[in-house]
Amino acid sequence: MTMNAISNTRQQIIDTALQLLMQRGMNGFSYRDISEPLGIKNAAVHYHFPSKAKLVKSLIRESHQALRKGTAEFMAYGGPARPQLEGLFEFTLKQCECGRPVCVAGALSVDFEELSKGTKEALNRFMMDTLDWFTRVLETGREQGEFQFNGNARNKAISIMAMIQGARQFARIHGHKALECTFEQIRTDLGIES
Amino acid sequence: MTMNAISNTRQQIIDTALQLLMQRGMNGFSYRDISEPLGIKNAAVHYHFPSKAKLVKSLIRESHQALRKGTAEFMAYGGPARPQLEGLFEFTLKQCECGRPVCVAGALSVDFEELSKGTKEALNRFMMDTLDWFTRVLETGREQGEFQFNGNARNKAISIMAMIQGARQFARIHGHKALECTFEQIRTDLGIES
DNA sequence: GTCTATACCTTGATAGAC
DNA sequence: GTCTATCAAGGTATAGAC
Repeated sequence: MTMNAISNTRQQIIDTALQLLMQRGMNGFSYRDISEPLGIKNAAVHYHFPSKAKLVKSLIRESHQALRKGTAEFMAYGGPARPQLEGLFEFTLKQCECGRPVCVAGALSVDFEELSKGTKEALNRFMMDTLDWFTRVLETGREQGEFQFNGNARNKAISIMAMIQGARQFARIHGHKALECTFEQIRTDLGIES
Repeated sequence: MTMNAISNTRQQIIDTALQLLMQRGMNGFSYRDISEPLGIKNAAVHYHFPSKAKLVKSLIRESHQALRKGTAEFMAYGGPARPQLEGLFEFTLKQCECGRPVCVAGALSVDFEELSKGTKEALNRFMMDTLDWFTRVLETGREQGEFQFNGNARNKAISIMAMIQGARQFARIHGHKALECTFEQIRTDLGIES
């Protein structure tokens, strides 16, 4: 009824839907799956997000903003690189533990062809922003002697981000050990003593 | 009508369904999507695969057998390691080019919670077999001086397989350059001159 | 083995009352 | 903003004829 109530429901819908998207993929949940745990009806969800396509686009935007916030605080640009890498590992582990086994990009890559052009672009921008941040972490780390690796930092960033995304999916199938093994291997590949 | 016709339709269903699974995920295609391009009706598909759950399980089995065949011939155990690594890269590229953007494990990891216990186990065995083969390639390569890397070969195998799986999804969103960058990075990390 | 026909369910979405 | 009621469409699956 008040502004708070409005934003509150909207935010709860986003939170629930994001969880469902990461757990089951875009075609694995319905408006009913969102509304039921919130104690509302599916028509109420349609009020806030008229179509599922718009809802998914909002979920990408939400994840993107969360990343910007994360890189601005917890994973601040410009600081020492090693804690930022470890922060990324911790973030990933925490996501998996709180019921978000795969990331948004991983989930949506499966449904990619169904997405509208604008949604595809939003997803691509989200990925590019993540890569920009992580490329910088790697460059800084190498300059400051925290990391050792050969070759182009961008390639290395792509390969490590891909590795983490793939590892989350491995972990879902084969257990969380796959995640820890992967983190350990990334450290080894960067010449970090563990 | 004849034995050949029977096996033929069954195999065509498997081929079509496998393609659809890799393109759209488990909830992204229907029996109609399978039957239509084959010029049959959806009831005919149900004759060969009574339920979708059983169909998916057969698709995992199919992929698993294809891998065994691949590792027995093209990627033979025991030979030099470098060509086997390059064979894996070529295989991955070819899959992406022929409309199989993500791998079966990548697609199904999103729908993992929906799967029956037996199907989950089949998927896990498929993954373990792949890892066993690739671990051996890496070990052999290191012993023979073809590859250089630190740490446990199993961890390295997990991390590289995860990297390739993740890279396929990146490539779908951001273009095939992500795949090539990743392969290049894997070579660099293994101390291979490119 | 494949067909037609159909039962039954869930889904995304809309209209209109409150 | 949320509800009830309803819709058309599409999904899985089955029965029985051929």
